[in-house]
Amino acid sequence: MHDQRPSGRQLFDALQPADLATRVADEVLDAIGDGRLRPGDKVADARLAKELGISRAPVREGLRLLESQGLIVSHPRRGFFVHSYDADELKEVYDLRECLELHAAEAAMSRMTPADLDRLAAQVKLLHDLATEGQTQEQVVQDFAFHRMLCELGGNSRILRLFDQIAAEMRAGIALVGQLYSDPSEIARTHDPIIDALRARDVDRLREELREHLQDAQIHVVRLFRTGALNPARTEDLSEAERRLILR
Amino acid sequence: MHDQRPSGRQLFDALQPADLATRVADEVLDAIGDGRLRPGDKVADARLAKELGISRAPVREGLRLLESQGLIVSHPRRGFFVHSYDADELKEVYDLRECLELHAAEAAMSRMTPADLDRLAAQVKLLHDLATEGQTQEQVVQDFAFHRMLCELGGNSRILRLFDQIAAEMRAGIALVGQLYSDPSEIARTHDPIIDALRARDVDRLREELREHLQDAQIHVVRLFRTGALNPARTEDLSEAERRLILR
DNA sequence: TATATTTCAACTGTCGACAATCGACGGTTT
DNA sequence: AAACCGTCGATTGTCGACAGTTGAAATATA
Repeated sequence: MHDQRPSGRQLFDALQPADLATRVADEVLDAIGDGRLRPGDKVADARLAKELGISRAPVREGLRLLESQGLIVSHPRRGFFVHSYDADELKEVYDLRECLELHAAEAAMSRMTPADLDRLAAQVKLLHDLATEGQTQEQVVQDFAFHRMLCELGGNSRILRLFDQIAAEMRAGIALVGQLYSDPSEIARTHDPIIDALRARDVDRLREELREHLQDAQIHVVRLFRTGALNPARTEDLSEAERRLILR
Repeated sequence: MHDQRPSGRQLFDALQPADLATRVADEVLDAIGDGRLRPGDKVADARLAKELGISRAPVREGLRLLESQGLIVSHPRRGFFVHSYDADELKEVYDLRECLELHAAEAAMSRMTPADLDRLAAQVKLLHDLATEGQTQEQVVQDFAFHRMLCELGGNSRILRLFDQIAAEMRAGIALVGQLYSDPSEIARTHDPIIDALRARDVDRLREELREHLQDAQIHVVRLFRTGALNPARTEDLSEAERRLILR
């Protein structure tokens, strides 16, 4: 049973009086995540402010919050845009993800309890189940959840925060595609060796398997990007003016 | 003689219309870097705006830019503050730095040319020279420059950007101390094994040496932090109200 | 003297407004 | 027909203002 009486511990999280700027940032984040805003789209502060029913100041502040995360770019005197990748940059994001996750996973291995390992394994099992049920949308979500758990177990909140930022960017890309793998069970299967390595407490193998897993994912995404499915800035979708805008 | 007629090549660099927000961010960054603003300090947008001779809107936008980098924290209805570390967080920053630099250095090893290696070696030589001349301030700057070169050679601009962000935070800490090592030549010496490993193209040794080097630095900083030299939030320096502010 | 209450100036979050600038459009020239 | 140019509406960057809070000094209370 849990404690009945209020102890010295804090019982409630301080509910923070969220300022509009952060709420705007969250809102835009969601919109990017579910594809309402697509990479390359212009985000006119005046328009957004009107839609949200607030003034432009907090909207601009919210967009600035996203700017240094790399999700939004501002071209001075031209406005804010949802950041749009080229193939090289996509590679860099995946490289960074590999960097962070390998480091976190390595730390996780020495920090995690048997219960943690069970939770990770259960998560992979969930991925398998979702694959057989054909719930690909939910599978993508739970895939991210697995990798997030790994980062969390690494114990560095800073790295976890960066993972979350990158995850938001990748979700933006995935929202455009809808489905990443032709074979949904492939997602699940490629997680098994990672669990095995963790169970064996074999650092080198963990690094190797995780690296391979991530590079697999990278190849899938980059290929889709090259074929145009992930690329919002397909030349034929752009007016001449918009193209010049992106080029400068 | 140069060409007389304009050719197809570009003749002018695009002069970028720097908006005030980013300039404010740079300004605050500098102030944090050289110790004019210390961790924990309040940054009142109204005051800053008056000092800079501009209005509050771009100041707030600039601070928001720094907020998601973690350098500035905003407590709603209370204002902006220069982020102040506890020991745990300092450890996390160094852990992240290790993560990024090891990854970048590993990539750098396979990408760099002999000329790049010479430049790195020359930079370490510079560190030695500065040590004998007793130029500790400049040595810290050039120390960062060395590690930045390493990250740059890694070829991932995303990682380089993160390094720059972290570097800004660490400079903030170092500005408080003034001098990190009791023996300035120690800074220089601890770089030698890294060059050796690079020269030998030995990945494992590079990782090992670099990790040790960074953990060395971490120990120095954390120790100074614990003794209070680096800690701006020393209890005796804070009013009761300020303490409560930090605690919540 | 120490603690609780009130007062008050300073600051924050947000808004609406204005001038400067940008991209688009249409007319003009080669 | 293509390139150029100037105009126009739309949008941006910035500003000053206002109401609501906040922290701290001033005052009252024990």
